[in-house]
Amino acid sequence: MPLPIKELFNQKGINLTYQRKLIAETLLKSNRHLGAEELYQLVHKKNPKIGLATVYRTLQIMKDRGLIEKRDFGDGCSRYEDSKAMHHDHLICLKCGAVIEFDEPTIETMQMEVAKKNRFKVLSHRLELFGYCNKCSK
Amino acid sequence: MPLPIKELFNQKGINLTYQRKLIAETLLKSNRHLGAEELYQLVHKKNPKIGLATVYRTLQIMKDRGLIEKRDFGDGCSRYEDSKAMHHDHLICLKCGAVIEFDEPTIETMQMEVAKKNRFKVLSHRLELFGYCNKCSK
DNA sequence: GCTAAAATTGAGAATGATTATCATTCTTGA
DNA sequence: TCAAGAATGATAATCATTCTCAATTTTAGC
Repeated sequence: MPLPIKELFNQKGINLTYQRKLIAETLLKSNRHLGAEELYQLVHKKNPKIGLATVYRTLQIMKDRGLIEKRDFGDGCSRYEDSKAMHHDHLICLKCGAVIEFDEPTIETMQMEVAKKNRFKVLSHRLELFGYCNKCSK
Repeated sequence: MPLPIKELFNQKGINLTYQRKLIAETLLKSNRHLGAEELYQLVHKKNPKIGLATVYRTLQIMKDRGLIEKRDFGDGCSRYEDSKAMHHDHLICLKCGAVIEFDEPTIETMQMEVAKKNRFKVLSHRLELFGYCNKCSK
């Protein structure tokens, strides 16, 4: 079990409210790449009083403080995931939409080199390979 | 001078029209990461009859046929660029918005390895490092 | 604990990029 | 040349996301 939400938010100076706790927990526990609308559906099921705007606001603030990452898989909405799971990148199938995660430390190392060369301070990155998965390439 | 638009479109089976030619030329010659609206402004200056919808349609079809790539730099609109220039990736400054291109063949190689391992056929990729550029990190 | 100030919320309106519609105009192939 | 199909432009529609604002909750100082 990682740090509880309360600690995480404290560390980042985000006030903890009932809504934010529920939203953050739902997202971080899902282990999926949830879009705002999907997340809203889940949260709304647990507490129908929570509004979509609050979901967006919470995602925004969590992103700003580096707790989560925003991704674009090309399906029209942004998706979010735990930054702690950030050591992985994605293979995205253009046919069936499957998302395969991978982790290649060598690539990370190369990225650091590139950044250094350009005197650039990297805060986060995003690597996506688009194509056809095994099934779909047949 | 690379292949003329006419050839490119022929190869990909895209009918060449006056509008498409102008749009494609403007984008490919710009060497920038143009958004649809920006591109429309440029094209519209040359021929005020061309509509925004046609710009979007042309970008869509060029993307579908692999002539250009769609990017999201997090500023609210998609940007497009020549696929032929695809051997580079991006460093994006979160403060000033500067976009630095880089090219790291080792990373490309690693990507191919990862793809192979996952039996994945890569058609394109996208690598973006977000952070602060030299100026802004001071 | 109590209270005013500040922060947060929910509902719905507003925004803005992108798509769809549809009548009109161009292209293409026979 | 001519009909059939494709492309265009203007505008309406869509849809994710953000903004507004009154009401509610939380926080900080006492």
